[in-house]
Amino acid sequence: MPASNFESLHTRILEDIRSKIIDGAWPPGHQLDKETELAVQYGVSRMTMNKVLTELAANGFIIRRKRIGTFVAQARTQSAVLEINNIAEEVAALGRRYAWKLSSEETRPLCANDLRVLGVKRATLDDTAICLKGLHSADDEPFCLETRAINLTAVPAAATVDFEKNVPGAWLLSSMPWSSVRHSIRAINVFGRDAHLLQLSAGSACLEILRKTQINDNWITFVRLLYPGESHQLIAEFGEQS
Amino acid sequence: MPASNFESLHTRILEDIRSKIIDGAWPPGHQLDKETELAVQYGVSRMTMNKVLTELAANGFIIRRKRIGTFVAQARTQSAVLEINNIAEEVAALGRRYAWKLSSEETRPLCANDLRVLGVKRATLDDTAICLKGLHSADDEPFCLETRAINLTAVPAAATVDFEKNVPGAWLLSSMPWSSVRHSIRAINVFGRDAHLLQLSAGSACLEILRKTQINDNWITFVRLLYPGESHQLIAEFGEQS
DNA sequence: CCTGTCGATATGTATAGATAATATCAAGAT
DNA sequence: ATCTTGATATTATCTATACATATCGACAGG
Repeated sequence: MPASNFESLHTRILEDIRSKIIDGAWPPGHQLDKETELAVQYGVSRMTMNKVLTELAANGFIIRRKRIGTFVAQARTQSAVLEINNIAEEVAALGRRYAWKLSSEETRPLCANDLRVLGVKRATLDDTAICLKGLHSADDEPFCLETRAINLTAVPAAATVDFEKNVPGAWLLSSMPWSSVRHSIRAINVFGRDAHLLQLSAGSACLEILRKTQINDNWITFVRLLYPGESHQLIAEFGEQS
Repeated sequence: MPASNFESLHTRILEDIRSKIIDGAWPPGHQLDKETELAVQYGVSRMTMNKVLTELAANGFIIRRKRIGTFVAQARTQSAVLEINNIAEEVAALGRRYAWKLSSEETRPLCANDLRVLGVKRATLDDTAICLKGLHSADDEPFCLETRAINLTAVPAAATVDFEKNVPGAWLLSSMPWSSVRHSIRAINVFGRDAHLLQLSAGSACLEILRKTQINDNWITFVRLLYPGESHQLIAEFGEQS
């Protein structure tokens, strides 16, 4: 291995092995030489080799078993990483002009209809919430319709925010700590007010993303994002090098 | 840290720090003590502490800068991992009876219409391909309509396979090495033959997943999976411990 | 005021060595 | 034939140490 010193040793070795797997040179089931031998072959210490193999195992490329050895894994599940971004950034990345327009805002407890639309089983119904609806647009075209509830008990600061000027998602992201998030994605036909706000004809297909955000068993916010179906895609790549 | 010896040191420390971040005890921007101090606090060597912090940084929870220190990151992008499984397993996981029915099969070069349906810019048009269409069902209900092209030049073995009995995706997965995959997901309205095969009325919303699989610049297979929109969801979780 | 140099400091990478955990294999006991 | 047990090979984890590298701050020179 000629040392082009742009990357660290373990990064280069990792890429080398990964490419052997992805290019098919080492098919699933292929047994790798053992850690100590690989270390000698690559001219590094066992710890460095271990770091490489541990990371490959964590990413699912190989399976390691004590006493048996290390094998290339079967590519069983196509796990794909979706980056669900801040919508303003998403629009900006497409080189389009972003705008947010609030269309309704109420402060009240969640009702059964809210839970249905937002895909939530049960929330603490006593919690007072801010219920919003608004449109994200790109170059004045509807881009995404947002329906959101924010838990005022958990996020009291939200009461003082002007959501005509502050995009709710961005405000929450910047003012809240890390949280656990659950997404579900499906396709639906839109009708009525939703279709009208998105300037779509009734029955058009839309991509619906429901997001549930919570911290420590307290719900923070529920969102429903509706994207005009034909025009919006989620992209996920997997297995690429570099 | 009392040593409940179920997990390794670095795993326990990692979970400890991760929970501090996800529970909000350490908000974004919070500066962690320096590596050497944390090592002393947890009673481990600096290398072990480094392993923990390196992994947290790789997962985007913290940001590390030489001479400056280590900080809790802003939760900027909600990256979510989608596991796009083998459909038979997916159906089985729902406790339903799986079946596959091939509805058409042809061997011929790809035409412009194929490329449009499968969302492909250009393939090597000289390649002869097997073009399939078939239905995955769960308890005799349509579950997913698959339209697929397999590159016979890259996968000559496919010519001898009986795709009435062998589900194409599962066969490819088991007989091919690792590969790079690109997914795109959107919502569409279905009509015509697709709607008919899925037993949906014209115009119903469907989730469309396009998948492009290649090895080393050679395309292996293009697939289009159509799921009845209302009934199927992709789920992605993030930030959960354990 | 700008610019370069240098030291201090925190992280980044790599090594050698040691010990522990564990799955398999084979020999021996029942 | 089957179970038990111990030896062994391999990975898993942890430590102590060393040097590399990026960056900040201070100070000096123009």
